[in-house]
Amino acid sequence: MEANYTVSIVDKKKSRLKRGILKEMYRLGSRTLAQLAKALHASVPSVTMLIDELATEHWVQEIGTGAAQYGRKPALFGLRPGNQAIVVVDISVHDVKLVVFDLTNRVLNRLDVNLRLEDSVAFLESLKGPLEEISHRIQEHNLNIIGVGCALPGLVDPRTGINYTYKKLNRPEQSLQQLLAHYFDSPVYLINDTKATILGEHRFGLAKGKNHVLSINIDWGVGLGVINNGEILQGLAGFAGELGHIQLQADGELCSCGKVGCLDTLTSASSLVRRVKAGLREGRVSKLAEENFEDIDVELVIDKAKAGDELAIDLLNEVGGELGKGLSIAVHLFNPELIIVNGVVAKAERLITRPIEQAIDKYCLADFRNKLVITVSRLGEMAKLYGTQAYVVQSLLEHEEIP
Amino acid sequence: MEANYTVSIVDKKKSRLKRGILKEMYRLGSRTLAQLAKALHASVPSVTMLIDELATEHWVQEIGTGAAQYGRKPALFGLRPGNQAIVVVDISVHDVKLVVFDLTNRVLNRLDVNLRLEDSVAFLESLKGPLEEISHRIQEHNLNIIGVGCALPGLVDPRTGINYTYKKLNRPEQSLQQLLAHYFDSPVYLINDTKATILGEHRFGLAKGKNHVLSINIDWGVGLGVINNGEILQGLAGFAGELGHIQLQADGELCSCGKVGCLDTLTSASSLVRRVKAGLREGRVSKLAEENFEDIDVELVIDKAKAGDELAIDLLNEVGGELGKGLSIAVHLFNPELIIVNGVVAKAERLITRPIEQAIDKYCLADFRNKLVITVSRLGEMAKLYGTQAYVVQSLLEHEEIP
DNA sequence: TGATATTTTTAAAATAATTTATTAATAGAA
DNA sequence: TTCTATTAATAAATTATTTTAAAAATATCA
Repeated sequence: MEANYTVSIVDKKKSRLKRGILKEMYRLGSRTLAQLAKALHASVPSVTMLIDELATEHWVQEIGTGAAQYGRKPALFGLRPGNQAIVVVDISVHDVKLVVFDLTNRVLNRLDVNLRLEDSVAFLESLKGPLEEISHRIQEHNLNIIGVGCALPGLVDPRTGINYTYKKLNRPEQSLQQLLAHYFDSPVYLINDTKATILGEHRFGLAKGKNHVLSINIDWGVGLGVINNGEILQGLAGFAGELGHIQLQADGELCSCGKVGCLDTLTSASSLVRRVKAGLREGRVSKLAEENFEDIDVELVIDKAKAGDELAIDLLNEVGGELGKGLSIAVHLFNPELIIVNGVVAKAERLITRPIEQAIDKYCLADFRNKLVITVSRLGEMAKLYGTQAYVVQSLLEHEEIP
Repeated sequence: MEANYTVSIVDKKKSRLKRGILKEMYRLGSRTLAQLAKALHASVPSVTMLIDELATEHWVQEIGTGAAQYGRKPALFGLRPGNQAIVVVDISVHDVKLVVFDLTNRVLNRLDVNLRLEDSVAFLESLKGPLEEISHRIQEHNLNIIGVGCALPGLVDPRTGINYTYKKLNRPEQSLQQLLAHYFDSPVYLINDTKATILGEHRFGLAKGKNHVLSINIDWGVGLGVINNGEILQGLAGFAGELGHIQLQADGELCSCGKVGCLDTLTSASSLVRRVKAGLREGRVSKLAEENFEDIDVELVIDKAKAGDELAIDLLNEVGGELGKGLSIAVHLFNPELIIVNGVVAKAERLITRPIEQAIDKYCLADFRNKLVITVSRLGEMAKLYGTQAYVVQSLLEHEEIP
């Protein structure tokens, strides 16, 4: 064994317990000393001492007193708002969002940028202005950044930060990860956008407390997020959950990935619009025929469907049916208790979930669908932001030492 | 907080540490005090004391001395062979095996029974004789049974022990689980056979040390086992990994599950035999034509294929191709680093793995197959037995208190 | 309104664990 | 062979943590 400990066992244990307290509070909000003691397998006096230390270090504070059916009411402790902050960078093919959160999910600052993700060095260059701006604001408000998270599409390896889909973001001279580390001088964590979304749903949305959940994101493509045993399914290199490129039609359309008949080509938001336009060209009756052909987009199609337009409803049915067929494979493989639908198409609500349900009824064995619930996200676009932040907090508390 | 602890915190910690030591030894074999101290985040004197206690309780013993490049050689401690025993009951559609293991994977006793699983009360009745026999042997050899594991096909909920496929095994008056508990007077754990197999591969086979692995069992049907992050993927009710009943052909054959075009109908061992017989009826040239038509089974087909028979090779190619197509979906969803092929068809070795590889190359995105290895199991039928035992040991050390 | 039962919190005592120091064992060098 | 450097195991000293006990707080009941 080593001649001398660089960090003593006692110190390590203390650090683990402290991080355990912070984890509990981040996940469950305000906690009593007794609750923490039970969760951490420690005694109340020990926890009291640790809480005192965390309080003097400005991590936690007393929030108030909790309920008790009898006897003395316990003091509640929770994370101190506004003190430690996380920068969340949400990069999508539509735009970029820069959001500063504290550990209680409060938005301390936010900057939305009209910048489309492309696989180019120019994109990274365009990002510098907004990064400059938000880091300026951070200085101005004297915020203490402890970590940075970035959600983005593509095959992202969370261990290395390499994006295998958008390869230009990995240049060794200046990668996206390095860029973010430079501006915020903090640990940077990259995560695939769909995985961030389901993590958000699991920690703060409809999936809270559920251990086996799927989340499907219908946008430009189709993204699947999986919660297994309460944790994101990543696979070896973070690629797990790639449902968009499984083949559903052997003689189908050519996909951007180079293969044929991928789910993506059949059920994405863009596929829905394409179907609508094709239907109109064929002369099908629809209120959408009154619109300027070029202006027809997903939102419009969904609006008309909600207003009762037959063509729009039919095509949502079609898309939902195909999607449900693909999802039923995922149901057989993951045996979830809940499926959450998100992305632009989620706004169609029951008009999209119902055909999905029907397809799952058709293609899944009964035991798999008996207790299965399908629902539309309530967090919407916030799920991804919360999830990215949760991922950073989780990673920090897992791997890094806190001061 | 509770007025008085029924079990003190100190005792709980001690129990956790002791179980931690046993876990380490079960997984990694003999260990030094320093290794254990590091793994358990405890000091060497503490571990020394715990090891002393476990030794007097007959759980562990000194095995010998380990290597050291310099200095004093460390003492090695390991699980004491022959003392604690696990009963493994392996139920398949072919036969039933009853095996008694100690914690070092030594077979202390074994009884193979020619008994076919069917969904009937009669099956449970037929099981009583062999159970009587093996429990008699256990008494005779004075073995100390600490747990029972049972691997069997079907949708098995490990939390409740209910088998949703073979429903007659769940009768509340006398379920399979109750029967086993009665004969061995120990905790009983049921697990799906394919999940047991991959657990065996992960703990003691080619998947050891790999965190993301698929195992495919080609037998009567096709079973998929998944290791994610080093643990079996179970899903909500233990049904996860059901690859056999995803639809590959919309206009395919009717499956036993009531659906159409399931993978099971295309790629199982029985499907291979059916294809061979159909080929022979069509008059295709093959050494197999010399055989008695009724005697043609999987083993024979594989033997002939290995001897170069064209028909057999072609059809193995066909089956492997279909299987690879189905597996490529699983590869996209789980992003594994290794796929292990097991079951009767695995004996065909490269004749089955090669077409699988080809299909995966065709249907998977490059990033998913770059580091992916496909191989045939080396443990063979032992994987399932080891895995079942590992599942029992793991469950006992996780949930139960040890004396 | 006061007493009682219940629960939380703090303080003191008892116990348990780590740390430091010492002794034991071993490979390689002189 | 003896010495030295290195690692392991044990013993003693020190520090942490739990346990027990006592005090503080509060809802219910008489």
